[in-house]
Amino acid sequence: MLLRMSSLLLRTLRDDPADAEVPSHKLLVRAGYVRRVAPGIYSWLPLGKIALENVTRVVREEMNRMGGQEVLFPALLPREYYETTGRWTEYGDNIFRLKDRKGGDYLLGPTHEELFADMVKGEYSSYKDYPVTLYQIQNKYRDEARPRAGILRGREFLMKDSYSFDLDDDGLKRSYEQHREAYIRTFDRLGLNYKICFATSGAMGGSASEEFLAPTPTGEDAFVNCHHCGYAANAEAVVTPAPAARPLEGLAAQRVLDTPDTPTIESLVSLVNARYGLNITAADTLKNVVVKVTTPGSDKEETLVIGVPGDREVDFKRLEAALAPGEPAIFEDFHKHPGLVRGYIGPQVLKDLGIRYLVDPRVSTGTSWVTGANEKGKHAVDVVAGRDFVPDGTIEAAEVRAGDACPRCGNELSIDRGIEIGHIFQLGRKYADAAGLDALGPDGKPIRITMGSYGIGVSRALAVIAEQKHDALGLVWPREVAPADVHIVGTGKENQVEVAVQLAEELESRGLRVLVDDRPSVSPGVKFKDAELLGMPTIVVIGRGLGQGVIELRDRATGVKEEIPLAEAAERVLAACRD
RNA sequence: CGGGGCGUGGCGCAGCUUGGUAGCGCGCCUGCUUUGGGAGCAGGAAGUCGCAGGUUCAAAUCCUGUCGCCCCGACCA
Repeated sequence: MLLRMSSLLLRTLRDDPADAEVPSHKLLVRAGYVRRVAPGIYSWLPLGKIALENVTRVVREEMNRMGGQEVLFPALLPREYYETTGRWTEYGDNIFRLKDRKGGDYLLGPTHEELFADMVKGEYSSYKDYPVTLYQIQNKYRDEARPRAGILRGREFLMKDSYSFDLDDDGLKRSYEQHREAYIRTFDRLGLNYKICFATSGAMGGSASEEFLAPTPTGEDAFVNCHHCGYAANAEAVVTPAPAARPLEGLAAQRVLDTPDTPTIESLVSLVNARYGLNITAADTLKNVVVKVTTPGSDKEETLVIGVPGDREVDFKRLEAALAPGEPAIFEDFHKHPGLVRGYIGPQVLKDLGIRYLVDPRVSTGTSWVTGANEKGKHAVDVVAGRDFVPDGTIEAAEVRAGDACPRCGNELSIDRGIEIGHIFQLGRKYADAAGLDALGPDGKPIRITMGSYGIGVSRALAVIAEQKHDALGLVWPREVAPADVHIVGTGKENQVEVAVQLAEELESRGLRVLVDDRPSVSPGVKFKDAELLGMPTIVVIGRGLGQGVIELRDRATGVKEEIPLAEAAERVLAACRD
């Protein structure tokens, strides 16, 4: 491939676009890779299209290597497919809906689970056909409330999604592992820096689930990261290490204290310390939060109390993940439960009230707490877990903070930011159930198929590479992604451009992808700036040294420059590009 | 949905307070000069000032309405 800048549709911009905030957005626009068409919707110019194609190629090669078969579904879909799983309504405002001339409802696919399940159901019916993995690389459409950050989070984006279909749980595990390996290979080849994070599968009903997160300062997902052992997880998936149970013997007996006007933890701590000479902190108190839990598809409603150390808030997302598929809501009906005294709730009476009590794992047997005495203006101290109350279980609902102990190695965790570029999870039988996807088993009985679901944000991955691989001068593409291996700059008033083109043609004939700056009468400064902005990994300058038979070879990433004889140019460039 | 901001040649912006010839930089075109770090000089093309209504002799500028966009937050596979 040989691209000539004299005819390439490319205009670089000297200034950052006004609407861009993050580096990838600024650089991809400035370097002429993409142009905005509408909020969250972008066109790809020739260089951008080639780079995107390169990312796509890597993803495709690795999917094929693991045995995936590529298919292509329409982006424009009839409503029926999304009705069987209830997602026509569940997806809400996030889907683009439209009508055809007859008034029929259509949507632009935000994801294609239904179509995959349906395709397999339509073609396969015997256990002998399984397992199978299908994938597609297709534009997805989501009418995001607020698209932002350019290509990173658009309303139209290119995604690879794949699904595995297995006869049993062991098969699903194997398919999942294969995807995991394929994703590692893919992201390694793309030169991405990423972490594999434990995730929760939430209401989707699956079991194992991991996210591939690329750490960037501008990332929109916070995740928990252990810099010591490499553990990484979503806040929702973090497991709190529980202290070992301690013996109950010899612990001070429970006492009730007058604590007027102490509805908050802060007011309680300062009053208790001042009036009773204690020396407690918020972490010594036990905060009890009442929630109402409903389960979709059932009219049952449970009142539940959650106990967490008083220095921590309840993280609602963690709570939701822990209770899924139950859906928690803030409890307001104190008038219906006279036993629950707002601001002074203690766990001592919950058993008698018939209310389930779940605690943070830190509230282990033998720990002693300051907590409500279930009477306005009174709190109890030395309330011991396992003696004065017995929780019905533990729950991961307390917020996770930087500095908490790593569940794997015990060192301090930090909270980092990242962008999700891939997600793998064991979906289970939800969609197979909805689609009635069975295989006929050897005994003549149907086997319900179990599915895995796996995604890679392809256009997003490209933007994340830009986000992670750039410097003050411009983009710095890894070779797999770069639109060309080498960018040859010809500058000077003799025959430099001519020589540049000759070298470009030779290198192309020997298999390199070449971009040559053959623009006449463009000043050297402009050509250098453009070469740095555009970000090809290797840059060759044919300029003032040409009279002495010398040209310059530069490495974009390291900035290292080297003078080499023109006679050796082709060999040296080839060598540099094959490192 | 809440908060903040912005709509003026392809891009980035000034002008609006105090109404009166639409301006600057980049880019683009022509010519000459220049050629190792976003060149110089000269000439030139290009804008219904988001849209609609109003006030006025006169509106980019004032008033009313409306549409759109960006940023922060809420939300979100």
